[in-house]
Amino acid sequence: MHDVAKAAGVSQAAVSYAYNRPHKLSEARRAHILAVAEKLGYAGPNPAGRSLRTGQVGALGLMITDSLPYAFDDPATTELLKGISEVGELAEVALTLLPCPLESARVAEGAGVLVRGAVDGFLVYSIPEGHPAIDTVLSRRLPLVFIDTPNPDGLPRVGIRDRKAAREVADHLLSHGYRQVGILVDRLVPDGRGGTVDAARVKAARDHVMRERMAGYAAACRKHKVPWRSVRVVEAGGFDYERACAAAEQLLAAEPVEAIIAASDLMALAAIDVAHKHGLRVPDDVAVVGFDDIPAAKAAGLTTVRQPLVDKGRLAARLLLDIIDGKPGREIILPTELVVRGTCGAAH
Amino acid sequence: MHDVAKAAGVSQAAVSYAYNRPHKLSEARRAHILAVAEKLGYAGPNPAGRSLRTGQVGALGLMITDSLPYAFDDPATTELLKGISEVGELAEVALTLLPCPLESARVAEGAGVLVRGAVDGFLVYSIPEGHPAIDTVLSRRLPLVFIDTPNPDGLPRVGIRDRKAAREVADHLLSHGYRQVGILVDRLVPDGRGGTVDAARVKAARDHVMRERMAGYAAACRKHKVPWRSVRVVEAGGFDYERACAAAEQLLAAEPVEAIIAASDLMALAAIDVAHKHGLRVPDDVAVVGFDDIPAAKAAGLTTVRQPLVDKGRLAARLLLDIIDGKPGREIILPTELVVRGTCGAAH
DNA sequence: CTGAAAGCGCTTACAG
DNA sequence: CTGAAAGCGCTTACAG
Repeated sequence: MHDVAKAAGVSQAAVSYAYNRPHKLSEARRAHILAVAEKLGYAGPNPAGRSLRTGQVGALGLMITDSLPYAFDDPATTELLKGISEVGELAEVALTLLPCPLESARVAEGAGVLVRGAVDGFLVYSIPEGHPAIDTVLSRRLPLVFIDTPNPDGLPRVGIRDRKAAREVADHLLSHGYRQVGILVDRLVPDGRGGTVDAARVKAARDHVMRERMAGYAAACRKHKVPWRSVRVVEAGGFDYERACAAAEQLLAAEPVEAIIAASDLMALAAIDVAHKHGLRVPDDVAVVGFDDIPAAKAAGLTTVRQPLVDKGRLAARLLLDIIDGKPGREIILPTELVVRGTCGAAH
Repeated sequence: MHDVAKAAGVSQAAVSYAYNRPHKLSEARRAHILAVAEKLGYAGPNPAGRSLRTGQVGALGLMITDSLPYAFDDPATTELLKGISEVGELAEVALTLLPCPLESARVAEGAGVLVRGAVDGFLVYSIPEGHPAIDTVLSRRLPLVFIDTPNPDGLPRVGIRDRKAAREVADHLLSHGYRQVGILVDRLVPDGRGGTVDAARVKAARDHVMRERMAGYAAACRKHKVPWRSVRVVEAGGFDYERACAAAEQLLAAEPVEAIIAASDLMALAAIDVAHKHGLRVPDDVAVVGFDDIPAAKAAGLTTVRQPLVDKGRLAARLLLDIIDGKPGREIILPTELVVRGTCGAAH
C-alpha cells in the first residue's frame, strides 16, 4: 500500500480510501490510484492488516466435533448448515469450518485450528459434555452460541426439547400396542464403540441430546407399561448409513421386535431397509419411527418428529451475529412437531 | 501480550514463546507466564496479529458460485466437500466457505467476502466462464486451484474428461436401440431460467462442464443415428430436487420418450420418481442414465458414470496446499468409469 | 535460556 | 477533499 501511494503520488491513507471509502476521494484520483495499484500488481488491502486494525474478521467459525467428512454425511447436519449459511450470505460473512477431534485424547493435536482460526465468533455444534474443546473455545473469549448442547453456565444456546419430543414420538408408536421394542441410537459415548448397550452405558452417555432422548423414550415405555429392561438398545457408534445398517441388522438378528424407535431418521431409514432385506414388511411386521424429519423421511412415509433444522441453523447464526454486534445473548428453544406417516402402523 | 509480559515480569517475546515455542523457555517460566495470562484473561495470541506477521492464515477458501444452502443440497458437492475437508483436517487448516452470487449483476455486492476473506489460497469450484468473481479472486494473487472449470491460462486444475464420460454413458444407453431420447440438464446458463432448451441456448452454455457433456451426448447420438434435433433438452435451472422433478415432469409430459439421459444422478433419480408417478416402469417403459455415481445411485440401481468426487476434492485440496508450500501447480485429470446397473435396460 | 527491537499492512481520528 | 501519524498484536532474527 505504501508503494502504491508513493507511485501514485498520494498518501497511504488515500490508497486505503480508494478501496474502502470511495466517496472520500475525487473520482479521478480514485481511478488513478486503482490504476497504479493494478499496474504494480497490488492485490488490495491485506485482510490480516485490516483485521488487526479493525478487530473484525468477517467470518463465523463453526466448530464441529467430528471429522468434517463425517458431518457432511449426516443429513441433519447438512440441513443445519443450510440455515447457517443462509444467514452468513445475507450478512456477507464467511463461514469457517473448524473440525476438532472427537476423542479427548486427540484434542491437543487438533486444537490448533480452534486456537488459530481467525473468526469473530463461534457456533459450537453438538459437542459432548466435558469435551476439552469447550474450554479451548471458551478461552478465546469470543462471542459464541451453542447448538444442541447443554449450557450449564447459561451461555447463549439454540436447541429443542429433546426429551419431550422423543417421548411424544415413542408414545405415539407404543400407543399402537407394541410390546417388543428396540431402540437404535447413533452414539451415546464418543469412543467409537457400537453394539448392544447396557444400562450403565446409557447412564454414562456424554451427549446431552442423546441422554435426553433416551430419557424421553424411557418415559414413554413407562407410560405404556413396556418394561425398560426388556427394551434392547443398539448403538451404531457413528452417524453414517453403513453403521446405522449394521446396528439395525444387529437389532433384528436377535429376538424379534415389533417396533423400532430410532434416534434419527437416518437410522430409521436404515432400519426399514434392513427390515425389507429380512423380508419383513413395515409397519406390518415391524413398525419404525425416527427423529428429525429430514427430507428423505417424507418420501419414505416415515413417522417421526420434526425439528426445524434449517431454522435452528438460521437462528443460531443470527443470534451469534447479534452478540457480535453487542446485543445480549439468550437461549432459544425451538418447537418440535409429531409427524405421523405410515411406518408406525398408524393406519392399523 | 504486552500487559501479560509486564505482569509476569518478562519480555513480550517470552510470552509469545510460551505459546509457540515451549522449548525455548524453562518449564517453570512458561507455566508462570501461562498462569499470569489466565489470571489476566488473556486469550492467547491474536490470530490477526500472527497472520500479519507470518503472512499465513491457516485456512483454505472454497469459492462457491451458488448460494451455500443450495450447494449443500447437491449430493455431488457434498462428496467433493468431504474430500476437501479430509485434507484440511489432516493439514490442520480451516476451511472457509466463500459464497458469491451467481448472477453477474449481483457480484459486486457479494464480492466483499472474496476480497476480505482471510485465506492462504482458493479452491474455485464449478464457476461459469467469464464470471466476474474469477477476476476478483485472481486479483488477490493467492495460490488457487480450479475444480471443474476450464483454465485457459493453464492454471492449476482438477477435473475429469466430461465430454468423453458423457459420450460413454449415452453411448451405452443408446446401444440398446432407443430412438426417442430426452436430455435433462441442471443448468446451462446461470440466469435461473428452466424449461425446454433450444440449440442456441445449448451453444450459449456458460458452464464448461455442461457444454462438454452436451457435446459428448451429441456425439453419442450421432454415432447411433439419433437425429440431434429430435432430442428434447430440458433444463432445470438449478440443482435442487424440486427443480429436477419439474424438469423431468416437463420432459415426460410432452411426446413420449424411450430413454432419458440425465446430466447428474440427482436429475436421473428425479426422472425415475416422476416416471413412476406417471405409471411408467423403468427401464421397461423408459430407460434412464445419470452422471456422477453419488451414493444414492447404487441403491436405485442407476446406470451412470462414476466420477471420483471425493478424490477430486482431496486432490484439489492437496494440490492447493502444495502450491501454498511453493511447489509448482499442475493439471490433474481424474478417470471416470461407466457403471452399468439396471435403469438403462441393460438386461434386455 | 532470555530480552530489545523492528516491522508485517492496515484504518481512522485529527488537523488542515 | 487530502495528508501525517499512531497503533492494532504479533513473531523472529539477533545479540547477549
